[in-house]
Formats: sequence, structure tokens, C-alpha cells
Amino acid sequence: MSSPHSPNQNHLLAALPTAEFERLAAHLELVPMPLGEVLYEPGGQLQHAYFPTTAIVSLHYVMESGASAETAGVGNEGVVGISLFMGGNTTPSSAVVQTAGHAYRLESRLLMQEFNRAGLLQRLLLRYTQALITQMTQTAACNRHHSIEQQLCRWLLLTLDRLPSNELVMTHELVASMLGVRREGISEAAGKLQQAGFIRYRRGHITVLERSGLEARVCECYAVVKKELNRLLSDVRYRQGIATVVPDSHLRPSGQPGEIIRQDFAH
Amino acid sequence: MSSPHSPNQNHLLAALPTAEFERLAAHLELVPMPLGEVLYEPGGQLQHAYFPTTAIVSLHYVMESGASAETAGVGNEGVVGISLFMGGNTTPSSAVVQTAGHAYRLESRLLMQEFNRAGLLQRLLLRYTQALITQMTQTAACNRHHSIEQQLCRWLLLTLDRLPSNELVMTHELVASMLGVRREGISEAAGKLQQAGFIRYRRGHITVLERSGLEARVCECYAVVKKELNRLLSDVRYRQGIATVVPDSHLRPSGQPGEIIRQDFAH
DNA sequence: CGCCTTATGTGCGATAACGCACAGAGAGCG
DNA sequence: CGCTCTCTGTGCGTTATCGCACATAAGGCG
Repeated sequence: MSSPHSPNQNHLLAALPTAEFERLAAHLELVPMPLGEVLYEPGGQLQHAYFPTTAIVSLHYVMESGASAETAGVGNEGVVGISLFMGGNTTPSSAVVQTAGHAYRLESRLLMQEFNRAGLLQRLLLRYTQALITQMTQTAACNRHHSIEQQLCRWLLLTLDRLPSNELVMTHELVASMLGVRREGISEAAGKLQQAGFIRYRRGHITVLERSGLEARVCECYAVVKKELNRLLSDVRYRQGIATVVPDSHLRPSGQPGEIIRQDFAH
Repeated sequence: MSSPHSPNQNHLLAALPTAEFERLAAHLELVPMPLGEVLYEPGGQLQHAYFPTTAIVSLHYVMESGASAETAGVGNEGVVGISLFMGGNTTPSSAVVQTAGHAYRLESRLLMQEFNRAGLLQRLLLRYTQALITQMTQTAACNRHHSIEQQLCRWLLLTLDRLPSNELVMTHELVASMLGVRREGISEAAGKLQQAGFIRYRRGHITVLERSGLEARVCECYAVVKKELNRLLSDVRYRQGIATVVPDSHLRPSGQPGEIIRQDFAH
């Protein structure tokens, strides 16, 4: 919990057993992630996997027409670059930094090496991928059936959950491109939320004042995604010394007993 | 290629090396898949994985309101039940038989056992999952930006690719529930396609007369999904004796050389 | 401080899809 | 053969969102 940077700010890295973590630690490279940076484009070969700490990355697809839509976001709960271990090494979608911050990156080769050891990292990554799939599924359904305002609430809450503060550095235009709608649509929906007192915004900054307000207006999709993430990673424990100690370790693969705690992403 | 049933009608099973296949073969159970059968519901524990041969299964999410949307379909190119090996053993979505037919099912435990051997089955399943993710991503984007007619074309083509004939047993109502739109919307779009001479339909049957017509109207999403499936599974070969022999086997994990062929799902 | 870029507000008409209501027509079943 | 259920056709008015055009405002930079 030291103030500067630590790989443990990323939940997946923080959950690795000491042995696995130490094999990787020396190769984790802290990189700044400026807003708008493109981590990969359709067809591009991935050189690294990225474990965000404070940055948020948007996975999205850009159509021939130029229109785009986010299919999922990745923050400190996950990793960018699942196609490395899933196979194929590339995807038809893009990954772009949506909120500036930092990430630890790891060479593709090293990630795959560790993945193939079939230790906890593998289990973690597969579970995380399953959670990501839920996010994509839910996005597809939400795109189909819910209003812009509901989707905006969902998106704000999901983003908020990945941030340390309650302020998003984000223009309406950018949010619009994430949700795949018009900028005016976002302005209108955000205007309503502001009138209701749930958020306040000014030129490129959105501050959430009343989270519960957003939760009251959001569609079910938000809860489904959160619940599933929580369920899938709830039996994952933090490494000793990172988190509060609890007397339970039946799932711990390595030896040391009784020094671990449930992850808790629940809102 | 014998007329009755064979596990080799499923592309994943057909691609397994002899040793892996034989470990599973005795446990593969041919089951009929009647239209509308529910393979799993949100939260339900999966007892089996299903490898469709002639059946097609729709993965979809049902909202609280009752509205629904398909996120992906699974035919003889894939398997139903990825959450078994991805972890979590259940998902918030449902799987329902969309086209009646058959599948081979395999007990969860046995699938996971084989998956954990980290042989070709594991690689195959992960790659297939990656292809499935592409399908979901594309569905999300397509839901957002394309017209009902375009989506109908996409859906017809994807379904057609999984069928031996050019006739779908399918009401407008059912298609509508897959795409998450009104039945009338499908009737209208289908009417246009019929007028153009691309399809013909009558009470619960849709016959594709001119595939190229659909391909001319479909959005890019169809091609993206197909190309990706093809790319991800193109270095997968069929087991000896199942398919035509070609003199190439550098990717074959087991010993016997030179008796394998590229899978080809390309339209 | 003032300018100029960029973000946001607002007001249209256009459009795609919705929700509903009902008419007609096939196809299976008794 | 005729009935009845289910599927499909059609015609509304309604709605959300779009696409565009332009006004206003905020904030960074010289």
C-alpha cells in the first residue's frame, strides 16, 4: 500500500502465490499509459500483456464506417492481452487507454511461459477471461435493450470502480465513442444526471457526487457484471503481506497457511 | 463421412490426436437436441459439455424484462460449456437449442481432466473460446450500429454455415428473439430478402436460394467472425482417416506424419 | 489579458424501430 | 373435411436516437 507504484495494485498480480510472482517480478516493467495510447490494433501482434494499476483500457471494435463500440473495459482487476494465452496472438478489436495512468507490462513470451506451467496464474487468467466474457455478453444485450441514460450509468459505475477517486477525466465526446452513440446523446443524459444532483461536470471532468443515484438508474447489466467478477475471483486470495490477514487458506496452492483474504470488488 | 452419426462431425472432436480422442471416445454420448431444449440456465451447474454435430445452440442473455439477445451461436465448429474449463462452472446466460439435431456430450469431470492434461484439446478449446469471444464482440458492435436487415443476413449466413442443407426450420418469431428485435421487424426484413429472390419462406421454414445475395447485403460483421474462426483453427488438422490427406504435419503433436488437412470453414 | 481551440447546449427534421391491433392464411389434427 | 392454432402481413401512432447546424462557454497558451 505504499504511495508510489507496486504490481500489487493490480488484482491479478496481487493474487499470485509468492513463487509465481517472484518469477515474474523482475520482468514487470512499469509503463505510463497516456490517454489515447493504442495498445493494439486489429491484426497487430502483441508484444506485451498489460496489467493496469491506475490506468483503464477500453477494448472496442471500430467498424468500417468509423463508428465504434466498446465491448469491455479493463482496469486494475484484469489484464490486457488475453489473446496471448488464448491463442491467435491478435484480435480484430483494439485496445486504447481510456483513463491515463500506469500499468505493468510483461513480455508475451514470459507470460505464456508462466501460463503454460499451469499454476495459479493460469487459473486466474482463465477465470478473469470468463469474467471478461460476461462483460462482453452483457454489453451486447445492453446495447440492444437499454437507453443511453442507463448505459451511461453503467459505464460510469464500472469506470468508477476502477478508479481511486470519484472524478473521471473524460469528455462527453469520448464517452460517446465508448458507448457508440452520439456526443449529444451523452450530453443530454449527463445533463439529466447532473440536474438530479448525482454528478457534476465541467469541460472534460465528470465528478460523481451520489453513487447511489446512479445505482438507482442503472440497468441490471452493471450488477450482473460486478457480481460475476466477484464470484469468479472471490476464492482468489491475496499474497501474504499485501492484504489483511484472515484465518483461511484451503484454496491456497502454495504452503504458507492463514494469511490471506477475500478480494472484494463488490460495489 | 458415413451417413449416421459420428463424433467427427464435430470439428473440435475431429481435430483431436488419436490418443486424446480415444481417451474420450468411450465417454462421448450421442444425444438428440430437440428445438427449444435448455442446456443451461443462469446459475445452473453444468453437468456436461456438448459438442454439436447437426444441432445449433444459441447462447443468449435474458433480461429482467423478459427481452433477450443472442450473444453467440454454437454449431459443429464448437462446444457448449466453456465455463467448465474457463472456471466458474456457470454463467449468467443461457444456452438453448436453436436448430434441432444431435450432439455428443461429455461429462464435465472428464472434459476437465482432459483439459488439464494440457494437450491439444486444451489448445483447441482455448482457441475456440477466443473465436467465440470475437463472435460476442462483433455481436455487441452489430447490435449497436447495423440495421435489422443486415443483422438478419449475418444471422442467416452464420446459421447456414452450420447446416448441411439450405433450409432453416425457424419462425420469424424465433429469429426475432435471437436478434432481440420485434417479430414484425424480422417479417419486414425477410420480406425484402424474399422479394429480392435471395430467400423463400413459408410458415416456419426459411430456404436460402441465393447465398451471394445475402452476402451482398450483410454487414462486415459476418466476414470478421468467419475469418477469425478460420484463422484461429486453420492450423488445426483432422485426425488420420477423417479427411483428405495432405503432405504436411509440422504442427501435429503426435507422431504419424503426413496425413492431415486444413480445416476449412471459409464460407 | 485576449485569442483560439475545444467542449458543451440546443433546436430542429429525419429515420429506424417499437408497441399494439387485427386480418388473413397455412398446416396440422381430430 | 373442417377447425383451430399459430404464423405472417399490414397499418397505424409513438418513441428514441440520429444527423446536422450553430450558439455559447471554458480553459489553455502565447
